[in-house]
Amino acid sequence: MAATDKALAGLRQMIASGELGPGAKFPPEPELCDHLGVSRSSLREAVRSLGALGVIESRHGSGTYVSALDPAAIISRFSLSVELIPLEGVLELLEVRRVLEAHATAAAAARQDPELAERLGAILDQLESTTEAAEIQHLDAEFHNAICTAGGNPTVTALTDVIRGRGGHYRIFEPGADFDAIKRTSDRGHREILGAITSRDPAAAATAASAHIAQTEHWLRALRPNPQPALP
Amino acid sequence: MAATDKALAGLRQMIASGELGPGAKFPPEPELCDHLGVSRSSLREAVRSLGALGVIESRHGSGTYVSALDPAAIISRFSLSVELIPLEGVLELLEVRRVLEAHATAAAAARQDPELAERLGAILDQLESTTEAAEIQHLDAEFHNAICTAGGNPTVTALTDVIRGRGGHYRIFEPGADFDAIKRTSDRGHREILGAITSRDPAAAATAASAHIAQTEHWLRALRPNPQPALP
DNA sequence: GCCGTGGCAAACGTCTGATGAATCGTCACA
DNA sequence: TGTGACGATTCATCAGACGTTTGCCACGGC
Repeated sequence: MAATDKALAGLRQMIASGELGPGAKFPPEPELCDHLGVSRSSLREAVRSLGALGVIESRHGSGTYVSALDPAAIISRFSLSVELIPLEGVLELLEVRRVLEAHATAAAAARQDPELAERLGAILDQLESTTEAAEIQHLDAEFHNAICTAGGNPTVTALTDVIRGRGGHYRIFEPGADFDAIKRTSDRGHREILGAITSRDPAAAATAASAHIAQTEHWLRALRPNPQPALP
Repeated sequence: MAATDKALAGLRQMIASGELGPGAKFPPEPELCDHLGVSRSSLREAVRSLGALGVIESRHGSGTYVSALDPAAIISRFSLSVELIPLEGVLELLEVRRVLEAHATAAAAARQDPELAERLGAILDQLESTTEAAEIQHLDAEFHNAICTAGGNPTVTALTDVIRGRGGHYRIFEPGADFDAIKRTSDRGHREILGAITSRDPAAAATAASAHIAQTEHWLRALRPNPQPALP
C-alpha cells in the first residue's frame, strides 16, 4: 500500500476504533511516523487530507487534534469544494437546498416563536430598502439562515448555507436589465415565507420556501450560457 | 500568509478563475512551486487537501488534474469524514436523508417506469429471504439507491448514499433480541414504498419512505448508549 | 500573595536535495 | 503495420535541517 494511504488509514483507524475521541490529541509527528511506518512528509500529507475534511486539526506549536466531529462543522468544509462546482452542477445542488429548506421552513413555522417572526421582519425591512448587491446577498443569507436555525437541525442549516453560498457567487442582483423585476419578486417571496411563519402554517411555509428557491433556480438557469465564476 | 495556505489559495484560484476547467492538467510540480513561491512539500500538502475534497487528482507518472467537478462525485468524498461522525451526529444526518429520500421516492413514483417496479420487487424478494447482516445491508442499499436514481437527481442519490453508508456501520441487523421484529418491520416498510411506486402515488411514496427512515432513526436512537463504531 | 516577564522545551511549518516508481511517447525492429 | 524496448517526464517517498509558534515554569517585581 502507498505510504500516504497507509498513514491515512492509520489515522482514520485511530479515530474510528474509538482510541481517540473528539478533541483528543494525537502523538507528536515523529512518534506517529514511527508507529505508522512512514516518513514525516507522507504523514503530513495524510494529516492535511483529513484536515481538509474537517476531521482533524493541527495547531502550530501545540499538537494535532481530532476535531469536534460535529456534522454541521464537517459539512461547512464542503464549501471549499462546492464553490468550485460549475453552474451546471449548482442547479442539481439547488434542488437539495429547495427540499431541505422547505422542510426547515415548515419546522420553523410549526414552532411558535414570536421573537423569530419579529427578527425576520426586521431583516426584510432592511433587505427591501437596499439595492446594493453585496448587502442583498448578506441579508438574504441572514434571513434564510435564521429560519433554518429555527428549524432545529444544524446539519440542515449547514448544508443549505453551503449551497446558498455557492449560488451567491453568480450575480443575480447586479444592476441590469431585469434587476427591478427580480428584486421585487424576491422580496415578495420573502414576505410570503414570513407570512406563513407568522400565521404558523407549516404547509404554506414549505410551499412558499420551495417556490422562492425554485425561482432562484429559474434565474440561475437563465445565466447558464455565461456563468460568473467565484473569486475567493 | 502561510506557505501551504498560499499554495492552496493559488490552486483554487486557478480553477475558480476558469484558467483550468474540469479535466485540465496542472503544470508539473516544480513549475507550480516556482509560480506559487512555495516549496514542493507545501505544494504537495495543498494538493492533498484539494485531493481529499475531490477537487483535484494526482496520477503517478502522469500529472495532476482538475477533477470532473461533478457534485455527486464531490459529495461521495464526504463519506471519508461522515464515517467518523459519532452516533449522536448521525441522527441529525438521518433527518437530512429522510427528507431528501422522501422527495426522491415521490419523484420516482411520479415517473411511470414499470421496469423500475419490477427490479425493486426482485431486490425485495432476495432481501426478504435472507437473514445475513451483510447481505441485508447490501440489498437495502441497492433498493434505496435504485429509487433515488430513478428520482433523477444524482446529487440527492450521492448524499443519501453517504448517509445510509454511515448508518449501516451500526449493526441493527445483527441477530439479537429484536432481530426478527426489526427485520419484519423493515421488510414491511420496503413493500409499502414499492406499493406506492407501483400505484404511482407520489404522496404515498413520500410518506412511506419518510416513515421507513424514521423507523431506522428510532432503532439507531435505541443504540445510543452503546454505539458500534465503524471499521474501515 | 499576585501578576507580568523571560527563557526553555516541545511541536508543528517549511525548505532542500536525493532517490524510487509509474506513466507515456518514441523509435527501432520484425 | 503491429509491437516491444527504451528513455524522458512526472509524481511518490524519504531523510535531514532549520524556522516559528505555543505552552509551561521559574523568576522577580509589585
